Amino acid sequence: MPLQFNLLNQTVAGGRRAQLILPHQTVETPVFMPVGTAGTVKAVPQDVLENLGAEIILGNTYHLYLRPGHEPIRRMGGLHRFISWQRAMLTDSGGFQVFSLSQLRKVTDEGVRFRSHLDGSSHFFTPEHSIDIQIALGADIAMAFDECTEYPADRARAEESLRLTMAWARRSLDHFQAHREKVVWHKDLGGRTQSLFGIVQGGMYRDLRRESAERLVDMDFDGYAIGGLSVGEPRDLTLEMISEVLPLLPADKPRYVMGVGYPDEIEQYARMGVDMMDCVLPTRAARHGLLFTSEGRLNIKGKKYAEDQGPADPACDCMVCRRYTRAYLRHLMHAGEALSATLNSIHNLAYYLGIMKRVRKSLAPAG
RNA sequence: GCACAGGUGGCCGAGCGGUUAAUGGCAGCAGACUGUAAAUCUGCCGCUCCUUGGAGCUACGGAGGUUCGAAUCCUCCCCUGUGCA
Repeated sequence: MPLQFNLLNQTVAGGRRAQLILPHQTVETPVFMPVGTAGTVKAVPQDVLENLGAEIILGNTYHLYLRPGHEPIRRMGGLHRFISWQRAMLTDSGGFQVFSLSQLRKVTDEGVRFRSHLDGSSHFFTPEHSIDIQIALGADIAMAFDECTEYPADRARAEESLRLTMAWARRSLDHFQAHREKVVWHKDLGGRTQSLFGIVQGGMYRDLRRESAERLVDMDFDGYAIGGLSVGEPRDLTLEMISEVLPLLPADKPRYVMGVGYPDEIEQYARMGVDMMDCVLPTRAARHGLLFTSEGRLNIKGKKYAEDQGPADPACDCMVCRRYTRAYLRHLMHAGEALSATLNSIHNLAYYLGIMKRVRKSLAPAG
């Protein structure tokens, strides 16, 4: 049995509270998933992630395939075991790299030829190949191989991109169903199996988004993601596309908006009925000195914090805010100390996870 | 004391007659970051004015000199490094 999605409550606005039962972890949704592309949520150790309450994190097919390689990881018992993470994981398919590595790739119907960003070597990714790698990695949830449509994309381009993503979704699903039993997990997980999500594309065209959602639902995935958002488009368009697609997705399966967002965005989308979100923003911004706080953005590099004895966020009770001053965090940043990335990331993740915790509470069944 | 090599904007370091307020790098200041090619990237960075664009002032150890014009050439002085005494 793949995942189980137990709906606990739903509001008139569409927001919903559920339990997502995955092989390695029961995840309380709506959930924010920290991104750990290369087998690590950058700068944050696994035990700290656990203490922060992270129940599911991401990994990336493309990066782990290049280094250390999916076969070595499979031989070592899968990604969970390799990185020592007992809770849930989701692997992205490499679809986003089709977008972000635009200078280093060539797309055909068959698949994508990538030049490795590490050494320039050439690699060919197909939906089947992405699925094989994801099965080898063995995350709780795998993603269909898609093409993340760039913004702006004219209608012809969006249609062509969608055609490709839909064909790849079919091939991803067929291949996944034929090989899913090959997944290697180092312990019995109650007979639960890996799940596969389809990804809605369609650029910024409502009808293409609709078509994409309907076709994916017909294919019957374990869950559905909305991709191709937050790629440079204005916020109201992002919202419009999500609003268009959500009602078309089955109520009894998880809905995942990929790659969002700012603190206020994830709260907004969660209240609309999005169950899962992931974003590099809290961790990347942290490494660059941007802290998200209850008082708004705080650029800890600022000279004005040089002797500030207060915590990063007065309203935060995370392990960083309880112990360290802004002056110290600024010093670490300026000194280029590795601890800077760690402490900043911990705070930002605590802030993001805290938002979702609060939203879940407000979406919980009365009484 | 002699011989070389040097003294450039907060630091390091290019430039070696005019397009040089002076390449770069670092430091500093500000900003960006949305399924991670990101501990990255962008802008500013002598001083004072006005509106973009500019105007003025001060600057390449010091003092003189050559020249229409000098960070760049010459003289003397000061200082630093290395070698020989």
